Amino acid sequence: MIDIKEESTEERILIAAEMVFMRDGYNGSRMQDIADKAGINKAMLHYYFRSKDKLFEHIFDLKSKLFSPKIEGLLAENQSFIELIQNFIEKYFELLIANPFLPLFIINTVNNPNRPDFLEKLPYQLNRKFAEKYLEDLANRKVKQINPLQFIISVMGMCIFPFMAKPMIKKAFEMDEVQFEKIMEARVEELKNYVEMILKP
Amino acid sequence: MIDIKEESTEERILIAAEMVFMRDGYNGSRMQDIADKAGINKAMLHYYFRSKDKLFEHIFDLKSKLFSPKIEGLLAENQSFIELIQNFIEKYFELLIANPFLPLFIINTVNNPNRPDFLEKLPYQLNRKFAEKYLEDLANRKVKQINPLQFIISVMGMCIFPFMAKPMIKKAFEMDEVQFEKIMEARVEELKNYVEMILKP
DNA sequence: GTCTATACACGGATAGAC
DNA sequence: GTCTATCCGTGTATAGAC
Repeated sequence: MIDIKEESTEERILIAAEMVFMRDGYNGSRMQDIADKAGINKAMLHYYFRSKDKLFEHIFDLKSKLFSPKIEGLLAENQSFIELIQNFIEKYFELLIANPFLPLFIINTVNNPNRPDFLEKLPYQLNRKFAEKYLEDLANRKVKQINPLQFIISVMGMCIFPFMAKPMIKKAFEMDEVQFEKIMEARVEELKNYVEMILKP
Repeated sequence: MIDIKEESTEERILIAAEMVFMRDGYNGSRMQDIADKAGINKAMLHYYFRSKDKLFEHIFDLKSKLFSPKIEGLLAENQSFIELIQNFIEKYFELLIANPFLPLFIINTVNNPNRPDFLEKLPYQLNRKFAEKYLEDLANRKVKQINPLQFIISVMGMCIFPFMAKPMIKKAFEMDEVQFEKIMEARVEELKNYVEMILKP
């Protein structure tokens, strides 16, 4: 845990805002709550970020950029589609374990009809690259014939879903926090196996 | 579209509340908005349902019960684990296509730290039945050895995720509403194929 | 930059007439 | 049962002193 007292005021605000917005969403968050966690008062929040909207947008921008660097490296390496997806799963899980609320945060923000512009801010290049690489490997008979779009959606869903449905999964299978984390760590290898079973000719 | 004017006041309220709560979530919903959609005033909402909390709970109970009847029938029939999962996917997609906001609604409600009791209201029996059936078929070598818990989470994720991530998926693959719906319809068969590829020995 | 005090709008809830 | 009017807490935002 970072000691929030060590940072500058602006950084403390950002750390606190991130915690609150991620957990409670835009509508559920209170400026007072953010101020308390940052160890300052509400007026300071407005001094640094003008409004709740602007502060939220700042956090969203920061968090939505998390995807890119982790993933970029993947495409540089020259690897097969199967390896590409498997490496993607590995990197993606690192990101998700470090930011378990990120998927719900992004999805809720983007589903909010009042803020359609937020949808534009997300990185989408990867999907196209995946599809291109798949077609290349298909031509060389290195993968089975499937629908790449459906496959990519499936991989994303298998990665992201358990982090969003965590309370239900824990309840359904009577797990505590530690057991759940164990399952999530083991999940990487399990999903990599699924990928092979689905794709290998 | 149902003509909301034909129903009784209480039913009109429920229909309106469902629309608003499902779309905007608890925190994002306004009693005024519900009243407008129901064609009455705010006072009537409180006359029939005392408070926003109680009205919301009513809607949540109604919607969370949608799962059960569709799914119950599945287990009655005597079928293999693979067939069971494939039929589950079919029924589940019918439910999701008819109620596309349901997953996000349930997940957000259950993730709300203020209302831990809502978690108790969901039906969980199915997961256990799935696991039992899997072990039975494994003993008879009708399925490959995998982790049934991970597998069930994966199936759920592949089904539910695209409905939650719809705006991003449409954006990423440059689809309009009609194309998206086509993809979702085709998805049932695709997922049933994945199930075979993963499970068949 | 940081604080206290306060303005002001919004939303849930209730009182009371019909 | 249904309405209008109103109360009152809460939350964002600002004014102004230090």
